[in-house]
Parts: sequence; C-alpha cells; structure tokens
Amino acid sequence: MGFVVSDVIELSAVDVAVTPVEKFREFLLTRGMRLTPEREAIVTAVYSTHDHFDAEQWITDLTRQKGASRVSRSTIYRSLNLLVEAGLIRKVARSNDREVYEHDYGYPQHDHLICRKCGTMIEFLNTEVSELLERIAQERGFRMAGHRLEVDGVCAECSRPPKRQHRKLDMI
Amino acid sequence: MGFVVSDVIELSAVDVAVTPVEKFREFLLTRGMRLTPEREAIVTAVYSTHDHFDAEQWITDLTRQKGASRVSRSTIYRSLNLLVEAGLIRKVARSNDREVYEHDYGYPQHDHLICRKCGTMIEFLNTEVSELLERIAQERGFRMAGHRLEVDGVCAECSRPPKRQHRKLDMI
DNA sequence: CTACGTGCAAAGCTTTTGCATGGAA
DNA sequence: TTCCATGCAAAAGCTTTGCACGTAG
Repeated sequence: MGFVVSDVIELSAVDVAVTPVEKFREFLLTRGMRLTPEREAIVTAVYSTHDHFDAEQWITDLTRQKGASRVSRSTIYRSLNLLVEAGLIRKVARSNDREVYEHDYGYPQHDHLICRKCGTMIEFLNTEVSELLERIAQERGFRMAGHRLEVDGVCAECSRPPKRQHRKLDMI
Repeated sequence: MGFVVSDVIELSAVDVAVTPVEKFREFLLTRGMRLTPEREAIVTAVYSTHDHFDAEQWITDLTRQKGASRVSRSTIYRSLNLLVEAGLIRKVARSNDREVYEHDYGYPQHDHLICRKCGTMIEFLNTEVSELLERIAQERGFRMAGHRLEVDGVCAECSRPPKRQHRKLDMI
C-alpha cells in the first residue's frame, strides 16, 4: 500500500486511566450517539498498534472480516472523523493524497522528521518545542491548543552516499 | 557561445535581488523549459499580493481574462507545481481540502498560529524554532531542508469573551 | 414508535493526465 | 523538424452523502 511507516519509535506509551474504547463511549454519549459493534471494532483496530495509518489500511482489513467486526467503507470514514473529534486520534500529515493519522490519546505529543526520499516518518519528542511555542503564542495573546510540526529533509539512511539506498516509494 | 547551466545556478544563488519572474525564468532554463506568457502571468499574479492563496483563487481570476493573460485551469496547476519546485512558493497548510500556498522567495521563513474559530493565520518569525529543529535533526543524522509548523488554538480576538466575535468565512 | 447507524452506490472535489493542436528554435 | 506548452475533457482518487433498511431503547 505503499506509504510511510514509522520505524523509529522511541516513545513510550503513557498509562491511561480509561481505555480508548471507554473514552470513545463517553464521547459518543455526550452527543447522544451509541457505541456500536462497528465503532468498537474500529477503535480496537486502530489502537491495536502504535503505527501511523490511513483510512485505506483499515478499510482493506475491516471490510473483509466476517460477522460483527465487518465494517463498511463509509462507516470507517465516518468513525475516523468521530475519533478525531473525540480526541482519540489526529491527522499528522498527508501521504499519497491520503490523510495519515496517529494516536492522540495515551501517547505523548511529539513531532516528525519526514524523509523526502523514502518517506519514513521519524518521531521525536522534545519538550522545548512545546515550551517555545507556548511562549510565542502567549506573547500574541493566542491560546494554544496544540501544534503540528513536520521537518522536511533526508534521513540518515538515505544520506548515506553509496549503492544501497533506502527504498524510495513515491516521489513525484 | 551561450552559457552553461551551472553558471545560471551560481548566479541565482548569489544574486538575491532578482525579481520572481526572473528567478522563475532561470529555473525553467535549467530544465530546458521556457517562460511562456501564461507562466509569466501566473507568477506575476501570485506575487501581486503577499497573501496566502489556493489554486482556485487564481483559476477564477485567470481563466476569465482575455488575451495573453488568459490561462487554463490545467496550466495553472502545472505552473504552481513548477513554482514550488523553483522555490518561489511553498505549501503552508490545507484549508477546505485545498492546498494553501505562500511566497517562499524574498521573504523569511516563518510559521503560523491558526485560529480554529475564525481561521485567521497569524504569521510569526522566530529564529529559535529553526535553530532548535536543526539541532534535533542533527542529533538524528537527519539533513533538514525545511519545516512546516502550524500552531492550533484560538486567537486573541476570538478569546475575548462576549458578544462581538471575530468572524471570517473563508479561511485562507 | 423514533431516532440513530450502517451499507451501498453515486456524487463531490480538487488535482492530474492523455491527447491533439500550436508555436518557438 | 523537433520539442515544449496549452486547453479541453476525462480520469484519478480519496472522502462524503443520499437513501432505504435495520435495530436499539
């Protein structure tokens, strides 16, 4: 499916009091909506790994299931939007014209170095970034809620001169 | 005899006082392409103001012109991509599912505070940001080429409690 | 009984592309 | 002649939506 997988995860998950599924249920309640089997299947799937993902990834997976966990394309899209609103996932970038998501709950805020050659997304965690931004925002009376930061460049792997270059997927 | 491609590159790297149109022409030369009336019309239009913009904005404008400055939709898209490659403009964000661009030449690298209520984009310039990122990238053997940073939150205007809220429909 | 959800197919949207025509060198 | 460019229309591709049918409460 050809995109970006973060192969460098140096971050550790944070302990959460409530499971993602529970948090989703609570969110839905506040909107008078229900936690259906389909919606639960999606949250569970999405939280089964810490990798970045796009909609298609779960579509090919969940639309082929049988029984209660089988979910349609539209429902997946609809649910992903709900998960974003619920604060469980967030959009991190765009790759191949697709929205790329990641967990936004039980996982520290971090940013990415994105290799323009192989597309790899390297996560990094640096508190100075948020602190600096918080300061900048405050100076302008701006109430910061979050940020999105992508560093563009070439990863160590792809910088290495000789023959073996890191796989290059989709460069225009 | 004519001149060599490498001469052009050196020149543009040194000479900063070149107009956008000239810089575009030089870039096109290095690719064996020409600065057509259509391409010139687009650069000129794009650099006629310093605002952020999206493709549609110039499409509605330029496709209605008459004579030499009339440009088709496809040519506009094709040219915007060229302008990005030429380093004259860059993509800053996405708004309404459209790519939003801004000038990337004759203007310092900066970032944005984006108000989630009224959509206003507040530019700010802070060298610490790039320095910090450069350091972070280096620690990981990553060759940074640039970055894209959006701070999400609520602007001072919209934070002001009561009646009059800042409102702006089109968020560009 | 009512309101919310799901699936399917079709529509929507921005952006890209194939192709024939036209023009500069 | 030989490419490079443009316009038009159609294609791409991801995401959203209209609609009818189910089903939880």
